[in-house]
Amino acid sequence: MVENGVLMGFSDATDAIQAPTSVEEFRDRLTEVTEDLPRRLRQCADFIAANTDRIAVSTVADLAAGADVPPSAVMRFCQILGFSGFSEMQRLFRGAYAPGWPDYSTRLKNLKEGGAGSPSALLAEFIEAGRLSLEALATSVDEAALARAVQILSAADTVHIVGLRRAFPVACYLVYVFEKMAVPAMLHDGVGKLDHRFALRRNDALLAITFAPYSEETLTLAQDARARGLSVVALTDRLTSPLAKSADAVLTVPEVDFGAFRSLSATIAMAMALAVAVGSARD
Amino acid sequence: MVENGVLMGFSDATDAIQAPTSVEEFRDRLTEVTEDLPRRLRQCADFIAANTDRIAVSTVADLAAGADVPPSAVMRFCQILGFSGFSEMQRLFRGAYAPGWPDYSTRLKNLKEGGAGSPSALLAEFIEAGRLSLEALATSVDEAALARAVQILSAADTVHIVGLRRAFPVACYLVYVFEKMAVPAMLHDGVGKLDHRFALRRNDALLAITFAPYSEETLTLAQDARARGLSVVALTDRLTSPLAKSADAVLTVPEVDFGAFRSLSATIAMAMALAVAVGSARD
DNA sequence: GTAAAAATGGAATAAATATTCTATCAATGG
DNA sequence: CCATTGATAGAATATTTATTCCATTTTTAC
Repeated sequence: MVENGVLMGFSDATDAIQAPTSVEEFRDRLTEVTEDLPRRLRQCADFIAANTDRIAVSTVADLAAGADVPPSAVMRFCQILGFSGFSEMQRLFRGAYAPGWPDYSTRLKNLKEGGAGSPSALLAEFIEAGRLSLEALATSVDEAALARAVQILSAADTVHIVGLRRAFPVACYLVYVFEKMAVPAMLHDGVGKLDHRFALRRNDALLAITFAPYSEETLTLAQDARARGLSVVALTDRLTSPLAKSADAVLTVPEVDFGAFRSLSATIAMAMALAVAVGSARD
Repeated sequence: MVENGVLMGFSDATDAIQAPTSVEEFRDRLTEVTEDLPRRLRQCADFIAANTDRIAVSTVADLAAGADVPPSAVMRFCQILGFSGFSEMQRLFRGAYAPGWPDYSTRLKNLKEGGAGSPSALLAEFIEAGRLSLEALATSVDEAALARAVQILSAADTVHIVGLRRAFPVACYLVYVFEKMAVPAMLHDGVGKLDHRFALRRNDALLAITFAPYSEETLTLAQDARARGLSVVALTDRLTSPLAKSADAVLTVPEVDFGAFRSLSATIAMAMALAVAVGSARD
């Protein structure tokens, strides 16, 4: 398979002198080629980048369906990468098809083997913490409180959201999602120590988020809102949280900490459900 | 394995009441059946026992050649095991290999369009999405890239962090964690459209976070940093992400994602692991 | 706005692969 | 040694799968 272009004197000068011979080369070529690719071919590239490992066991039709393109697009894509066709590309991956494909728990074990402080081991711990949190949430959710919270926020003119320190990411994300769903939402983030207290208006509602150790500003704002007659929804860690005192609906999320840090998985799942439910209820 | 042929009145008495449905079952049946098998079929059994993992990526002809038997022998062998043919057997192994990602996004999309259901049903979906993301992360993490990322960020004077829109929560949380661990970190959040570009100094590093559709500002900042000679770590959704181009280490997180709704569980797990690893490496 | 070029989808075709069938061969029991 | 049963190989067929081609659509450049 020696292709000595010079001696053979290529008639058509198409730069088709390509062909990844290893999975690494393939990945490189993929990233290299992806960005200036027309729409359909790009879909192929993206899907394939995300599912490289399935190439070995899929048919053209499978991949096409996954990438949501016609089979011929996949075909063209293979050729752009330098292969003669799909079969040749597949051959590469079938050859490299490594035995031993650990499932989740084995894989997790492997990650931890890198040593107690290793990045992989840490990652394994956080993954585990997140999973446990989600599972705990699934079994502990108070459906009545959730329904009430949705009802309150759906009825509000503007939804105010407050969450500081480690609750801040959740607050941000909520605002982002509300915005996407065209729900009027306002974030009380304390930038520049500006106080937005007077933005709380009669028919609004406040969604307050805080976990132990509870941040003073959040508690204060919640009390304030309560005093002005707004409804308050609390997203917190326990029913005995000081935030619960000034809330009309209390949602608790059981988050498993690893080390000093909290996974937030459960909290975000809850926040998303809340936001989407509110968003569609308001339509 | 009760074969009560008499009572049930089989028309033809072939005991075809079999069909492994998992790899384990398959192995059991294999050992169970192997010993009293005629010569050629036994060759098949032996070869397949030794190369079970290749079934998913082989053709009948391949296996036949490997076992040194004609294709029809392999065929008969499959049927003896209870499959209708080779294809059915292969399906078992191909299925077992692919870590089911059963177009979850369409499922959620339907849920969203179809009246949203009850809030708790929504919550269940988000919990499930988070769990899947975490599991996928465990099985797909590139340990080498993670190690490189940790190395880069540990060596930096100041860690700059950028992430906008839905990546913003992650960026915030990272800054929070870094702060707690006394790692000098700076968030480029675009508040007041202030440009912090010149805060990027020679021995700093940038951690850039963005997901499709990639935010222009983040990409630009990453390129800028690169051009100034800083090391860049990318936290993104695919290897073909435009961010990958200007990064020295690329971390990808497989997250169920559509429109505004992304569980973020896997992303946060990865971010946390990164932050804590860097924090302890710097001591 | 128009012409040229590139990209696309789908049907038509080619190739590969699986599966069945049958004549032949080997073993078993009388 | 023959008859019967079971096993086998390889050719014939059916099915699936890859690949090409071309008529349309979309984009690009002027």
